[in-house]
Order: sequence, then structure tokens, then C-alpha cells
Amino acid sequence: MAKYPFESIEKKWQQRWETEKTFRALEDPSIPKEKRRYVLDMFPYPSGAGLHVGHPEGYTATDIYCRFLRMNGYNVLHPMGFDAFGLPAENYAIQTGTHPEVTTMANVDRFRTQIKALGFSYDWDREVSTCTPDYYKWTQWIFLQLFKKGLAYESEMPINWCPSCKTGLANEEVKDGECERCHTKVTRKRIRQWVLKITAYADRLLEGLDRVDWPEPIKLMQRNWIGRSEGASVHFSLPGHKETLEVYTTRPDTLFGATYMVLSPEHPLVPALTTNECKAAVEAYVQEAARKSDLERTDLAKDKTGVFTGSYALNPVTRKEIPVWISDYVLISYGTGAIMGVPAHDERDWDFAKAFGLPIIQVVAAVGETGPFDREPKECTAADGFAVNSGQFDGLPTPEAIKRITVWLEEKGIGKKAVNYKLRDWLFSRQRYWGEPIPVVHCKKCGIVPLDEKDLPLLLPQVTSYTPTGTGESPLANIPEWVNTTCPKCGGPAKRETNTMPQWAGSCWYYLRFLDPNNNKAFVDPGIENYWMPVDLYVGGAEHAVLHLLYSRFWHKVLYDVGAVSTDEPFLRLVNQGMILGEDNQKMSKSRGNVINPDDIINNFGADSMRVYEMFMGPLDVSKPWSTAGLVGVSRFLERAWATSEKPIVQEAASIELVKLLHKTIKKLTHDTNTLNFNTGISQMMIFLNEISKLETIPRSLWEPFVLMLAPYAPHLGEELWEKLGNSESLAYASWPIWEEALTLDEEKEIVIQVNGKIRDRLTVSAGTEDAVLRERALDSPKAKEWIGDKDVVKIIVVRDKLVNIVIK
RNA sequence: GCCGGCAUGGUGAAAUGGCAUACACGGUAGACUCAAAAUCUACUGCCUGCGAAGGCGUGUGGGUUCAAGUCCCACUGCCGGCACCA
Repeated sequence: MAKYPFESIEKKWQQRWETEKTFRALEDPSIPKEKRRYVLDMFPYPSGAGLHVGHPEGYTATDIYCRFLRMNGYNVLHPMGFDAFGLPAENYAIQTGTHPEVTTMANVDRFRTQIKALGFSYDWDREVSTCTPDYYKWTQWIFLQLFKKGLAYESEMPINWCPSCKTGLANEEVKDGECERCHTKVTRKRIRQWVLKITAYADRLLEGLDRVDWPEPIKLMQRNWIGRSEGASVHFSLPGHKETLEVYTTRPDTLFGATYMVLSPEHPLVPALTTNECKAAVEAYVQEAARKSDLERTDLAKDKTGVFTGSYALNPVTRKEIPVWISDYVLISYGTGAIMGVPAHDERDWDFAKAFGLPIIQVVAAVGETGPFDREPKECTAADGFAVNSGQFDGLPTPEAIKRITVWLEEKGIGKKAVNYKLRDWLFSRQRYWGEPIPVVHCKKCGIVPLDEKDLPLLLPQVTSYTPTGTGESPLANIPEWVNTTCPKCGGPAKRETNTMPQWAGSCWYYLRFLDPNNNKAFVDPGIENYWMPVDLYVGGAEHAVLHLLYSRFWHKVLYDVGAVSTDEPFLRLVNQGMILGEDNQKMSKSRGNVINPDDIINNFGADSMRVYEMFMGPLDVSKPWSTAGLVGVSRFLERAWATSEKPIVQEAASIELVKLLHKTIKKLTHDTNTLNFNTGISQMMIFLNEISKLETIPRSLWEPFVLMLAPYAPHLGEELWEKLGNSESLAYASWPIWEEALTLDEEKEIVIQVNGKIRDRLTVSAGTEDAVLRERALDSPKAKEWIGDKDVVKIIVVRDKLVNIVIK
């Protein structure tokens, strides 16, 4: 079998699609809402390394699905663009002096060429890059909306500081205590930052998850990330001080067991509470903690450390004085930055109390446990039970005790019910050049003043050096003529904000710009937004499970609140594609030398082989190793399809067996394509082709539907075969074949005869044979008789069209 | 440590609680060929057996069921995420 001429075929059809704008999506009002679909890929960051074989996996999946939808009469929006701001281009600029825009645009061109070589049916008229002024004008506009709603604020806060990049990092850019990009150990530094108040949307981000069709594990990860907990805040008075110490606890029922308090080293009350005798030790500890990175703080925390402040707090229920300590196991960023130590019922508190010889009092007992409860418990338990050593609350089961003590605290005015989140506000500024400038100015007289919307975009100026200033400010701070400006409000002198936005900003809303990419009056026309939104299917890697998808949902909800979009959740259905591993079953990486380059595969086997192979490897959502040997099998399948098309295609009727196989194939492929189970769908096409390729002449009634079904998977070959059938129009909008249910059913069924669950015989009967008949025929089977022997038949199970199980004893 | 996912032939994998291993790779044998490649055909889970046939088999151990890869319980291993969240 000769190799089919994929090079010429693929080139030819890619050109046809491009010049004819085959896949342009128009907002045709005559197509009803239920016949419109928005299918979105996570757009790539155009790295210098070029396209990875992982990219085409999700892109092929959505492409097949979109082509399938079009053939089923849907109006499909399927765009592609580039997440073009980002650190690698800037780091390259620092090394070489090349403007990041130059690098980025070259990479974008390369990516576009590589993506087009795979024959995806994108509407390229809608392409966007987040780094173009046309685009980031609207990223800045959205920032202004956030600012006006009070959701963007400045804060002087300790941040992760990378001494090598000389810039601040968000928590999520720190991996194992190291800078995600350059792997330098991260330290802490206080710096002025812009922060977005995502916590204000915590409950809505949580609630919205109940209304979207996403994988449960991903929803769970988002829920855990938001980390909502209910409990109580309690004020502890501090004898000798007018302030009180507020703590948050999920277990107010253990208040009687609180024998000490711990503040985070960064807690504002630490200086006031430190007595002269303890001052030296406390200050040393605070300094030590500040110097440490998060890695060290968590690592060293295997043994609890801490120092006594010298002060005492009053336990509001026992009226006993309890010592106030500081320790780095208490985080300033969660709750109030202070805790009550209940060593008997919290592992961490237990370790701390044991390390420093603090008293341990049991206040919860397991159901069925009998006292006495007046001695120090042997082990710590956080489990529910009933209250002991808790005065008036003794005997109450834990949930009841929590309620009653919370009420009691409220009555006394020393506490109340409280909700807390693990989610923190989003550190939104970067001390970088290659990002969207934050469109505000700092005016001595008016404070922080946002730019007028009509003055957007605020363009990134040219700089001579991309190197960070080292003071924590971005390279923009080195351009006085840009920094010094006038206040939009009072007209007096003002300074521009020199921080830029993080890469997440542009990717937070790109799916909206695809709707109306050239609009310069609005970020999207409301009519067009309403036409397509929400996104019906969003496919991308699971590594974005939390951050990108949470940030994006947050922005979308804000845009919904300002009336800019019509839905409050952006992505109805989410599918995460699995990772493609190297042939050695390891993550692909340069250092392992197991990287597969898509260009090589396309050159040697063609884009269609690449596409079909990636879909044939296994289920879309699991990780799977690349195998060039496996690719060969798929390539043979396409060659066989080509070879079959070279045989005479005739008008003769096909045999009933093949007609039935065709209808079964249409049914299975329709179902599997619709549910994105491409691997089993392809296998069904293989079964069909294996059969018809045996024929000397090919009935057109079999071949035509096969070509149509193959087309979404191998579109270049599909179009070519369609043309060979005498069609002059593209098959992109031809009708997907329809199956006839009656032709998918077998007239005869093989019935398995089991004796005690073991297969002993088989018989062939016509479909739908009555249970009673099956029972008789099974009992008549000589082999079954042999196995039954003289045993008693206890029971006979009949499953129509499938099996008879004779149970004997 | 916690959370989540996965575990099936030599390999990638398939299987509404009802014939385990479809499809593909690889392998073996044969056809075609001067020869090779390509292609085509047959076989290909393991064990016993000349064969007929039988037994075993979906990470391990239990359980539910007439029937378990699939459901339940306990464990082991691998992969991913999180990191003292009070």
C-alpha cells in the first residue's frame, strides 16, 4: 500500500479553508440559541520552544467536536489566540536586549504556523494576542471597573521576593520555596502592592460551582482552595492592656481547654504584649521568622518553635490567666493571626504544648468514654464526642456544644459566629516591564486617581533596559518622562503607577474578546455577547484547575455585576485533557531528552495521522505515554482509507451485513464523538474500514457516509476523498450520516449457558426469544446436562438475548 | 500528613453488574518477491494436555450477588494537587 500524498493534500485543503474562510463564524440571528455552540480551547503561551505535542491533544479534541457540530447543523464559534504577556520573553530581553514584543511576535507567528499545520477549524479572523494595545486597552478597562467597585486596593504587605529576578512573586509562583522561573530561594520583603479583593466573591465562587458541568475533582479542588469554614471569633481580654485578642476557632466548644494563646510573629499586638524581660527573645524570634522563607518555616515546623511574650490573657470561661506565646506555626494571613491553644484536641497545639510544657486539659470525650476526666489525656483527639470539664456545657454532644457556646459568647458580647476562608486576596501587581500598565496615577493632592476610560489604552513605553531596578520597582520607574504626568482630576503633577499586571490578567477574559475582537467602542458588544455566551465547552490542562479558572470566574462575576456580561458563570462544561508523557512514561522535558516535536510528526506522517493518533491513544482526560509505534498503526488506517478510495466506487447495493455494520458504526461514532470518547469511536471506524476494504469494488452507499464520518477526525483526507467522490463543495457543512435503529439490531443472538456462573455452552437464537424458551433450550444442552449431573437445579437466571445461568446444588 | 485520581495481555487500551482482553502496536508462521520493504492471511493472556478438554486470570486480602474488572470494606503501589488554614 503506497503512502497517500498527505503533504499535497494537507497543504491544498489548508489553503482552501483559508481563502474561502470556511470556518468563519457569523452571528446569524435566524439560528436559534439551542443550535449555537461556543467551543473554547485554553489559548497557549507562545514559548520559544514552539508547540508541544500536548497542545494539539486538546485542540484536536475540540476541533473534531466542532466539525461534528457543524455537520449537525450547529453554528459554532471556535477561536484561537495567544496569551502573549509573560516572563520568559522579558527574561530573554534582560539577557539579550531584544524587545519582548519582538520575541513574542516571532513566537506567535511560529505557533500560528504550527497550529495551522494541524488543520484546525478556527475562525482566524478572531485571533487575539493579549499584549497588543487593542487588547490590553480592555484589560485595563476591566481593571478600572474593579477599582471603581472597590475591589482593587493597595497594600503594603510582606511578599515573596526573588532575589535573582529582583521582583515579587505571588504564592502560586513559588514552588517548593523557590522562584518558579529561576529556582532561586525565595525570601520575604515588604512592598507596596495592588491586591484584588477576590475574597469578597468567595461565597459566590463556591455557590457557582454547583451550577456548572465540571469534573467533580476539579470542583473539589476549587472548594478546598476557597476553604470556607464556620466557627466563632472570640475576644480574650488582656489584663493590663485595653486591647483584646481576637481569635478565630472552628471549635468554640473546646474553649474550656484553651490553656495558652499563640500569636503569629507578624501580629500587630506582639510589641505591646512583650514584657521587658522577654523583649530580647521575642525580637530575635520575630526577626528570625521574617528572614525565613515559607519553605523554611514549614520545614522547620516539624519541631514547634516559639517564645513566651511575658503577657497573659484571660480565658473568658475558666477565668484563668493563660500565657501568650508567639510561634511561626500561626499564620498572619489566616483568620486573625492569633489562636487559642487547645492542646488536648488539636495536633499542632498538642505538639506545641508538649514542646514547652504547657498544661493540657481534656474537654471532649469520646461517646462511651467514662471518666475520670481530671487527668492529663494520653493523646490528642480532634474527633467529635461530648463536652467534659466544660461547666454548664458538660455532656453536650460536640455539634450542640458548638452552637450553645457560640450563643453564650454572643450574649456575653465576647464572641460571635464567624466564617473564614483559606482563600486570600489576589496579589495583582508585578514589578515587571512586559505586562499591562496599571491605569492609575498617584497624586499628592487627590491620592490614587484612575485614568479616564477615554485615555485608554495606557501604552507600555519603550525602555532602554529591561533589568529590574532592584528596589522592587519595575523598569518603568526608570523613565521619568513617562512616570511624571498630570492628575486627571486636579491637573496637578502626579506620578504614574509603575507596577504592571500579572500574566493572569489577559487570560482572565480572552474568551470574551474572541466574541468581538475588533470592537473599539466596547470590550464586547452586548448583542454579540448574548448571542454566544456562555462557553459551552472549555478544554484545557488540569494544571489550570484552580488559579486560572478561579480568577477567570471572579472577573466574570464582577463583569456580570457591572452589567457587562449576561451570565454569571463563564464556562458551562469543562473537560481537562490528560498529559502526554514521553515514550519513557515520564513527563516530557528537554532535560530528559524525551520531547516529541509535532513538526517532525507532521512531516513524516501528516497532520491527519497526528490528530487521529492523539485521539486514539486513550481517553482524552487521562495521562498517556507517546508511542511513535502506535502512531504507525493509525497512519496505516489512513493509508488503507486512501487505498480503498482508489478502488472503483460503484452504485451497487451493499450486502446486508455491511449495511448493518455501517449503521452500527454511525450510531457508535455519533455517540462517541458527542461524548468526546474519540478512542473508541476511531476503533469502530477501523472495524468498518477493515471489512469494506476487503471488497474489490466499493458501494458508494457505504463509502460516502464513511468519508463524512472520517472527516472531523482526519479533515484533510476527508475533504480529498469527498472531492474524489465528485463533490466540489467542502464537506465542512455536509450532513452527518444518520443511522436507522432497526439496522443496528442483530437478528440472531449468541446465548451463553452458564452452570453456577461458569460458561459451559453457547447457542444461537433469534433476538428477543422468550425467557421460557431460553430456559428450556439451556436445560436441553447436552453440555449443560453433563455439568448438572444428578445435582438439584436450584434456580435459573435468564437474561434475554444474553445468557442463562443454571444454579445447581 | 491531608485531598484527589489510577492499577486489566509483552505495550497503548476496550468492556449499561451478564462471553474479560474489542481496536491498535509488537511477536510468530505463511502468501507475494530473485531479495527486501510495503501489503495480505492466520495465530498470539497464563498453566496442564498429542488432542479433546479442563483449570487459572483484571495490584493484594475479604465481602455482597445466581453472576464482580465494574458495587462495599481493608490494604499495597504509582501519579497529581495542597502544605501547620486554628
